Amino acid sequence: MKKVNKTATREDVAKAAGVSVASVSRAVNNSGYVKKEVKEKILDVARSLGYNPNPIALSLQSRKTKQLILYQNEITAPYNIQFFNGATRVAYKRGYSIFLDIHCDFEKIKSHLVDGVMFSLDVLAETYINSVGANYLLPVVVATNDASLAFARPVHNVIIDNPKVVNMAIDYLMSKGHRRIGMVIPERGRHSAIRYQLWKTRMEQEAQNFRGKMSIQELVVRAEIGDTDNVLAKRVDPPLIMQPSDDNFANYSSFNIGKRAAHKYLEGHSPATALLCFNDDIAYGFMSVLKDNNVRVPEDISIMGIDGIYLREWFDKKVTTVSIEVENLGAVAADVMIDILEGNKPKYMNWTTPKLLEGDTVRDVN
Amino acid sequence: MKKVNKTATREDVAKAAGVSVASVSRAVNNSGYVKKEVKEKILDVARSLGYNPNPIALSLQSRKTKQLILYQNEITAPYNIQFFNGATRVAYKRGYSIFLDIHCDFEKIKSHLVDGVMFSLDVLAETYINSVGANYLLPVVVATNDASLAFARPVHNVIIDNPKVVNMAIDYLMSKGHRRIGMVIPERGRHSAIRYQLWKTRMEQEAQNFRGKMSIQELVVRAEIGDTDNVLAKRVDPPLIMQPSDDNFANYSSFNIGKRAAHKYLEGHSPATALLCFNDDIAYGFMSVLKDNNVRVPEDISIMGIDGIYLREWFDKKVTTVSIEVENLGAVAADVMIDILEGNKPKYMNWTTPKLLEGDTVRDVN
DNA sequence: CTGAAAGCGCTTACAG
DNA sequence: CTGAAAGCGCTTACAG
Repeated sequence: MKKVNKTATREDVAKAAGVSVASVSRAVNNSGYVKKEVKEKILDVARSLGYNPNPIALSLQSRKTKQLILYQNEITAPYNIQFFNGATRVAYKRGYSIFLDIHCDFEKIKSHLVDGVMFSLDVLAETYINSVGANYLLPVVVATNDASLAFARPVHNVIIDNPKVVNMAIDYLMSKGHRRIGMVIPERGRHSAIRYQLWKTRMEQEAQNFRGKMSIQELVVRAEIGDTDNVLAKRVDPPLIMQPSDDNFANYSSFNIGKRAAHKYLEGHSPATALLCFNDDIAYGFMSVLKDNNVRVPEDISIMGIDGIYLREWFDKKVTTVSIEVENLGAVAADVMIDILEGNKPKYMNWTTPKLLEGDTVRDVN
Repeated sequence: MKKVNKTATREDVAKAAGVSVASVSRAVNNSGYVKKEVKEKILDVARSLGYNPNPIALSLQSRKTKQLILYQNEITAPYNIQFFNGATRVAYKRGYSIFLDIHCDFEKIKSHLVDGVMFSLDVLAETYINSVGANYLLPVVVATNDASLAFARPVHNVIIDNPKVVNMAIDYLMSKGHRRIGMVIPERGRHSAIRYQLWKTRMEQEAQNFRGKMSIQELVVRAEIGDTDNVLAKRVDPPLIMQPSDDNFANYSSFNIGKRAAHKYLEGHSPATALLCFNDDIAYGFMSVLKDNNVRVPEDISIMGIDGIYLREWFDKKVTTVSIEVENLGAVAADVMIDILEGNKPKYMNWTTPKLLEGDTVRDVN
């Protein structure tokens, strides 16, 4: 009667049931001893008062929130969506929830009610670990493109096996008879550099095998775009409604990087018969410009992507790609995170396996 | 020294600085009085101990978490992505974070550390309010398609002005000379029924105006698909990797509804010269099947969508659509939510305004 | 300007 | 089987 508009607490229940708060706890949690009839009485009273245990008080007591945060820098990127999807579903099954944070204002981590921090992109994790994360010691799990990346403090990794990814793509293209296999990459950006290097090494080697003389550089298509490593600094307060005409959107969505790369490609005279794109988004941006310019895929040029985004199914042409099974990546990351939190010591390095997905964008030139 | 691996508390700081915990509070919060030198000393000590106020304890004290939850049933739907994007950005600016929950296991709300509950879809909100939400009294904000929907308890709404949306689409098509304007809708589903009714009413009226005799039913294309109102019950534990071949994905993504509708359309002999699709996703699914069957858009049939999804920019053809500015919808919802929480009484009914976006899918038949 | 004390809502040894 | 008490980490009147 007194606290009519406040939610009932364990004390209200205790008074109404004529017992101590300790007994209410035991009854509600089904723990310890409490006489059967008393327990039922307590639960009845609790129900009639609409009693719900206060989750914040529980968290203060248990020192855990069962909540995690996932930092991602771009909500519309299919990779990010799928990563979150996989992670959140595993988390859900294990009793956790995940915040998706697209602002990456890392200082705010200190006020978030979470038990752990996840990243779907290693450069973000690095920025975090080198700033707040250096002293704020929540466990960290990161999906990384670079198994050799050393963070300032030990961090659990889920590793995209890029050597396998890139070679799988090239093997496939070669099996279809391609030899002059180019690569489409953003102008800069460290994580694209990894795939680029792998491609380059392999191409140099193939040049020897086939005793041809390929100019590696001729085979590269670089999108002219600013430093993608540093997207954070530049994405301050983008406009609310996403329009590709907005600089922030245009510059940093991979799709638009692909479009820019295509213009570059059309201006030049690439000797490639097939192009491996840094990811599927870029492949689709690239192909959309080719189409506007009456260049046919795969008749005139074969295209491959990397990632295996779910949007492949939405387009008229399914891009041939190496799937890194992004949902699985997120799922493993969540599993590792929760294992850490629950005291099962997971490995620091967790490798995932890519998988070739055929599509409509590679021509057999054998 | 003692608690070397535990994070420092206000008590550790107090001891190390030789003051009381109350003074530490005052220093850290910059509130109340504390002598300048003492304050500096305290802050120094706090810094050297790596002290961070425990956010859970703060929440227990303040009775707020500054965290919200947004329930959505499908993470890959562009509408949901954009809604979240708008909402989370407003929330961020106002100091809040948002959980994106795609499981909609509403019972779990009781263990979530949140101050309020948001929905981007009214049917979900209704399910919630009729179950846990009936007694668990966190404030609720819902984006609704139906301004007349009455919830079991008062709930704040952000309203999609569907009468305006549908008539704006039809006005546009008529301005391009179309008279036999059909509609593509899922077989069932209450929120598609709203747009369908509005379309029907208008078409009946136009039939009189033009003294023609249109058979309304001939103009409807219905996707044969189960009850989309009840997606929750059926989406138990879908497979991790999204494959359109999976039933769960295939049945409930609007894109696939559009594909099914197209097959229906191709089997029949629709007299329509233009089709208004329930949403853009359906429009794209529809068009993808038309393309496979060599039906040209807009030469053979004009297509319009509703929503204004960001993916319009990714496709070769931009669908002509009525944008409901989904990011804005989310932004308004978050603003209303936070207004409630901060004691500024927002309105219960908040209308948003649609906007026509021209594209490549409507032919001028004048 | 400063500290002791009560309180936020819960849990869990401890004593009975 | 049950209750009084201390504690989780913080805040804020209240008294000095």
